[in-house]
Amino acid sequence: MDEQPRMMLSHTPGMAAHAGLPQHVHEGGTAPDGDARKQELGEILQQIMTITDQSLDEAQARKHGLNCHRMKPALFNVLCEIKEKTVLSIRGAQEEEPLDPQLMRLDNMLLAEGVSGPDKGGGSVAAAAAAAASGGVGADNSAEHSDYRAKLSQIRQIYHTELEKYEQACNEFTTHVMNLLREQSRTRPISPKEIERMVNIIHRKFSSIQMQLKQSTCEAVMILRSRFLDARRKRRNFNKQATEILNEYFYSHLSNPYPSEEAKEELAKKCSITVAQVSNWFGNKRIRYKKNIGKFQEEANMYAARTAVNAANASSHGSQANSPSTPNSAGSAASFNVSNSGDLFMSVHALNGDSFQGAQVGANVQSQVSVTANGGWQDAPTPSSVTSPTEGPGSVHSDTSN
DNA sequence: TTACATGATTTTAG
DNA sequence: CTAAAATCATGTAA
Repeated sequence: MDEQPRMMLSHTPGMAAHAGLPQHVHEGGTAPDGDARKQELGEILQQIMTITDQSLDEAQARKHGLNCHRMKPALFNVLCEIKEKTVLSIRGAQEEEPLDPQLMRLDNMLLAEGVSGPDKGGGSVAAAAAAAASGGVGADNSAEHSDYRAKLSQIRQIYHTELEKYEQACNEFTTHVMNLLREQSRTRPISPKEIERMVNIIHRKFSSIQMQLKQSTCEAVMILRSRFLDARRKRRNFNKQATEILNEYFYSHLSNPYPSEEAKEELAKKCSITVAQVSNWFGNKRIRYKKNIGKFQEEANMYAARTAVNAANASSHGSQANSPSTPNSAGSAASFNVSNSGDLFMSVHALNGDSFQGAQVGANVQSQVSVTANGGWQDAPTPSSVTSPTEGPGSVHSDTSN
């Protein structure tokens, strides 16, 4: 700031000749007249230079005097012009703002998280809908959600308050500077263009502060979000009944445990969980069953027997109560294979009309195990590889463990 | 506290 | 996209 006057003044001598202001000084003919004008000009400049040294009243008076001088507008224009050519052209090149991509990123994120968007709607509503859709067990879920929403709205409130404060401060400061510059532009060569430039600089400064605010807000949201996600990851076991239903379906469709979309929906409904959870459950069940069939045999027997009993009861109302013997069918997979359940499985699957054991009816249970273990369900259910040579029952736990 | 069970998520393959 | 496989992170029984 303080170098502008220097530059201005240092150009002053050339200016007179250059800018045509006092042209008549030379044309005017008589030297005394020209000398007088020169002197007058020098006086004016001297006054400008010393104006800051004056006391306020004195300066005010001189300012007034200067303002009223007939040469003032022309001189002012010249000063502005010179200044424009020298000072401003230097920094004129680096004016353009790069439109910071990071700022845009932050803005987008804040908008997406519903912090800077419309007041209370958008994401919250969608999230609420999702929460509501995620099963009847809404209590826990919605509690977490409302917690999240409360925290989010807290962040949003802080954000808006701060933003408003910044905005206000920026406006105040801008107005102040503008007034100051306008005021000074009466005595200093300050063009409107320069004022505008100054305002831009101020705005940029403030928006960089705002960016910091946005950044920290984003961080806060991210932290909150990750916490919420972690919370959401908190596992809650399904209730007993749901597990029963799922297991029942799984073991009664053991040959092809891939419930259709409709079946999943139905199961989801019955178990009060989401379809996605049903899918998760079946995904986990399939892989874990396949990985260690032995471990699941007992469970398989139990559900198979239950299904059989149910089917029997349904078909012949005779309440057979045929001593299911299932709960303790076999202590281990090995004993299971050779002991009782072969028949049980056959009968059960036969009752269910399941295609699985088509090729297995003739084979023993052991082969069934090996087929299932090797093949998996997806591609090759054909038990042509029933061979299972020399494979004792012990080979069942060919698990690679976890 | 540990080991295992289990729902959910991420990675990988088709 | 779906499903398998791997992995995570918690719930729970011992």
